[in-house]
Amino acid sequence: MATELNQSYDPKNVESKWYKAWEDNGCFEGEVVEGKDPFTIMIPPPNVTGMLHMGHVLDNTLQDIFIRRARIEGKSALWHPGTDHASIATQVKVEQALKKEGTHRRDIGREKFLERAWKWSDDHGGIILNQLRTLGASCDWRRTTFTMDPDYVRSVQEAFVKLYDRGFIYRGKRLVNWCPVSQTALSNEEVIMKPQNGKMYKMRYELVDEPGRFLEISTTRPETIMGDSAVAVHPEDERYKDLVGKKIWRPFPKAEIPIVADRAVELDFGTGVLKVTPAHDQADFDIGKRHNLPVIDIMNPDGTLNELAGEEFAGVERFKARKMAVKKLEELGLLVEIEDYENNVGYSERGDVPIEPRLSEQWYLKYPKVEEAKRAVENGTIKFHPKRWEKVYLHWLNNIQDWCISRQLWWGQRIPVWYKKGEDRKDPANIHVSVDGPSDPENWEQDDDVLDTWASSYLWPFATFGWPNTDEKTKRELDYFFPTSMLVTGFDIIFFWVARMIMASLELMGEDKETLTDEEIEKRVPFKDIFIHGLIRDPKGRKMSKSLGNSPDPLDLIEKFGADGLRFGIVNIAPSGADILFAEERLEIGRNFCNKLWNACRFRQMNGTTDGNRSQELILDRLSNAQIDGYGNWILYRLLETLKDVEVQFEKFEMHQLTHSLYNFFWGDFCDWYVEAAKAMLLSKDDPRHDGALAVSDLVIRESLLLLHPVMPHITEELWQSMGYCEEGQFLQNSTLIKSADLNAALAAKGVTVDVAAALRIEQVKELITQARAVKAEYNVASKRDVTLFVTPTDESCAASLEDNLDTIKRLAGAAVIELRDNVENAPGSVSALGTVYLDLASAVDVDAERERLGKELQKLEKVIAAGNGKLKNETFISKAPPQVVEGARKQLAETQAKYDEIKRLLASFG
RNA sequence: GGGGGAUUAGCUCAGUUGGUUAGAGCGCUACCUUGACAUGGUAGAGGUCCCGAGUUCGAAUCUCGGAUCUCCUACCA
Repeated sequence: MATELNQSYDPKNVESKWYKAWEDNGCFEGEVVEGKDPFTIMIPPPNVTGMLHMGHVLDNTLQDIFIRRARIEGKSALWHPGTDHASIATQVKVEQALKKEGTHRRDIGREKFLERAWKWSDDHGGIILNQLRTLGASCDWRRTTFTMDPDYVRSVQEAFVKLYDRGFIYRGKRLVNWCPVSQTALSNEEVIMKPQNGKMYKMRYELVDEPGRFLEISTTRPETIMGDSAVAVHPEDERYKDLVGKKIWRPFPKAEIPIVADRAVELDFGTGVLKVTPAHDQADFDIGKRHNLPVIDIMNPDGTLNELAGEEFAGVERFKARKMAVKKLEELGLLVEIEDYENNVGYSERGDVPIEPRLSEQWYLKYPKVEEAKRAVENGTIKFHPKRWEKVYLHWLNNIQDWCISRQLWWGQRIPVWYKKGEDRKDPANIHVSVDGPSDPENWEQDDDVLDTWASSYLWPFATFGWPNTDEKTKRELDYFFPTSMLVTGFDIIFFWVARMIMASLELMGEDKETLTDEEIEKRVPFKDIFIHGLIRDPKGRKMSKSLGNSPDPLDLIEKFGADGLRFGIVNIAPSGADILFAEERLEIGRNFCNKLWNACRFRQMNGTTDGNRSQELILDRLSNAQIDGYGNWILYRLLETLKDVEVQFEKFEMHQLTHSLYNFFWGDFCDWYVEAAKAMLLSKDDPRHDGALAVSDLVIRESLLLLHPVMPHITEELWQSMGYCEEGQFLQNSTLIKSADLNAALAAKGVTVDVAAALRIEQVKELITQARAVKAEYNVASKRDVTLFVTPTDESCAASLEDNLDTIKRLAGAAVIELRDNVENAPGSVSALGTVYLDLASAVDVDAERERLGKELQKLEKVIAAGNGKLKNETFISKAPPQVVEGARKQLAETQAKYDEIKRLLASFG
């Protein structure tokens, strides 16, 4: 069904057409197939209300590349899609909508609020999934999972109950990171440290027993003075030793507080005196615990102060209270000085305000299987790519702290805990933990809180299959697809998600065991390879954000460059593991490459029927040594090399190298050299090697399309079909990608031997052609195609090589005549391994220009020769370097010397 | 404070275990609309491989020190 191709590639209709065909024909469906190896990737679920951004494009393109590659490697590939309910992010958005309507979630109540949240999620959910379709993502959409799906919620609650029963989940009262905007606790990971230009206030507190004697204290938070319950100094601080145990005046509300000694105080920081506010600072909280100090909580959940702060402060917002407190210190004559001070302040990721350390009762998870999680990475069961992220992961695990998993939010999986109405919640007898709740619900009330989003997505690799259900389907699929093959994600969520998934899987994917053996670890890990890519930044290195306006809409980019162009472009510029500086122009290479691919196929179609392309077998049948010229042999050799390179790149997870290899091969080798060299044969049906050249082209294009398909699925499918590489109704993915070694064997079986030595000969011919072009360009006759060239061959075999390729050389160098001669005088020339090529200038040569050019070349070679000579005269080099290196150096020197002599002779010929 | 990473052409980056004259894309210059492609072709200019020391026959590559940038992490108020 070869069809006419347009002059330039237009992705618009092609991409949507094939995506629909793939979906309609179940191309993305991942099923248990006995006898086939599984290949599984779980999508990092985007926020349900999110929009596709460049980070998604990179992340999902990479996943699609691996999935599509697995398909044409004959594996049963499953890419499981879904979305995350993003508890706090979504709730913030819904609350903003409510605010616009002049209402608040507390006004409408939990039930109404959840209705709104569901509507929000239904309205916006799925948008991003459709955007992924536009990108060409080959997910098994039938399996799309949402973390708020009833089944998934149940999985989350089952996990909670199991972990509670096993003693990993507990309730505790301690300082948490409190977001005054969302009014919920946050995990440490959700707090972002930002450097702040603030003030350091130095003030003085008066000693109770010695009126008139003051201690100077520095603080950045004078608004918490009212919560001070002590002043602390270092136990070995000579300055204050006599004061420990004495009392000091807290200025307001005026009260006597003790001076304590604690090692947490830094001797040489500030004045060495620290005000201790246990309710509002983690370090102070710890000191307070050690000295049994009262905890005075002066703040309301919304960040305003309460009556404990004193009448005048009650109800005042914290930053306003800071100003008031400073003013008051000043009035009391207690303010010593204010200086500029830069420090790090923790911000709420979603609320974007400073978090407030706040004492509250929360649910915590003591991480299970921490040791096993480390071991899994240390013993190579799980591999990070690039490897250096292992350190980051292990460092976090080595310093791990219990995870606050409860959130004072409504949108999320509700914590499956009930308390007996009116009874003491501390008494275990009054706590009920189960998925289905107590049998007498009227006597109980459920915990108000929901779980941290990540405390649901950490089950993603197995809850998506229906865990902990034990039905036949779930069991069969988990047996087959789990552990999944790989995880593709950015380094920013190694702690949030990756590490937690690993621990959850180790704990839950098997029976309850205290410790695990290496064998058990291997069966329980959620994935084997973790591919960590960089973050996309703008050309100035800044993070992409809506407020900066530096975040392009991927759909616009698809409009401009095509999904395939975008995919190729983004992978091409993504170095392994490092951040990516994104600039739109850098995508042009992808679009241009699509066009090149398109035109190469178009040219092929212009030169003959593609009827014999139906299978690789048929194409191989059309090949024979007799029909393959040197260039044909060379391009087949390069094809085998490229297949091999790509195999290695997939093993090493080097995707930008992959695009470089494919680009260089198809454009640089096939289009620029093979097609150009073979044009004479291709264009003339009478040429005895016409059919052979077509067959070589067909094989190279076919394998190239297979190699490129994972990166550029749409255009390769279109060309696959139009070049007649498959039967009607079949798809590219129904074919199998052959391994380099197997193709070599298959060629040999057909009597086609790919000769390495001959391929190297062609490299020399290419070099000579390039030299000829250079000389022509130097004499401004580059565009003339009727010049005469002389060549003095280096030796007999070179002369034979030249004879064999004379027509090609003529064609590619643009010469009407090429004469092989023993000696040439007074003509500008250029030296190559095969021989020296001269431009015959009937008219006078610009002698000076030619001298200058050759002189320059000579200088370059002199350096190389000097270096080579030095090396070879060096006894230790001869004795210590490997023989082949020495031999190589000798050969190189000889060649360079010959070239040098030849140029010298040339130079001399100009008098 | 601790730990990564980076530093190679004007820009963005490759450079696989140390071994021919350090590469690519973009940009730039010149020439070319030659029967796939101007989203193209050909040729070219452009580099003290951040600095210093060391190991080695040999270092962009390994070791140590330094500089600059960057990210993560941390309870110096």
